[in-house]
Amino acid sequence: MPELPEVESLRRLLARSVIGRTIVSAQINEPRLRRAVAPDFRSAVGGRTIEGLRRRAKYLIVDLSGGSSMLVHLGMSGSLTHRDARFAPGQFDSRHDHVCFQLDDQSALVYNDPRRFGLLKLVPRGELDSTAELKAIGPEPIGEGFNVNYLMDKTRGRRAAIKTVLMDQRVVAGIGNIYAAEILFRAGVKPTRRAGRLTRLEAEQIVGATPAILREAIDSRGTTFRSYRDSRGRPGKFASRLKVYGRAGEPCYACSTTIRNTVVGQRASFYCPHCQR
DNA sequence: AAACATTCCTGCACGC
DNA sequence: TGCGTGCAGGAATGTT
Repeated sequence: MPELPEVESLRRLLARSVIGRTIVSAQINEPRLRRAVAPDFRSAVGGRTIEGLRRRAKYLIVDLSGGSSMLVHLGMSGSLTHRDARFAPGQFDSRHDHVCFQLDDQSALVYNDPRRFGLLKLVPRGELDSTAELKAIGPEPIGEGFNVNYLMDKTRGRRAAIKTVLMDQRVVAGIGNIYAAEILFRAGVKPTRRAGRLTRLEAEQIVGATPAILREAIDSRGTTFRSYRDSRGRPGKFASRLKVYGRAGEPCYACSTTIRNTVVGQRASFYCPHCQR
């Protein structure tokens, strides 16, 4: 699931229900994620109050009392769901509910991740920006840092495909395979275009399309392409608004040309050969 | 049964 | 030669 819009949707939803709640206890059923959950994780979060929720790139940051923050990454298949007291017991997924946080109102925050590519890590709040996961992340795409001059600067001399560059977290934060495809369609730029050969006008189109697409996706609570669910277990609605992703063989909504799927940087890449140049 | 929403690592090629 | 950078490829893994 999880690119920037999904994580941002998750942050907003959880903010309503878990800020101010205290973690009574944490239960780790399976520590082997992308990297193993630290041995002291359980004791370090126990008794802490959730003071705030932030997002950086595709990471959810859970600020805890006592000065530490929990970095959460959902990998390919992760989800964090808030389960109501009355449903919590019966909803246990013994196979993939890897970490379970019991909150002080009898509800539970559950980290579920079938493929276990995700990450759960505690970091002293002051060290967040310099921690391995975040230190090299580029500017947020919704914000002034991601502008035309910046994109032109970052792409000059690069012969990688523009789509690959857009998905490079060091260039810009939070864009993955689905939204890169949608952004490039909106911008009218082929995913295979060499980044270094972007014209200024094309860079403007991309920089303009990026926050637009991401905002629309956030407003729809993200995309459920396969199995993503939000913090209340609901699918996102943006899937029905995808213009190219997953639509190979179907007609372009703008010009009826058949949408193609080609491999760019080892990732499936959908585009309209007529609308995108 | 091939494909897959993410990140991280290795190794090669190239240029200074 | 040595070093840094860019880029391709592959691995991690379970589900549909």
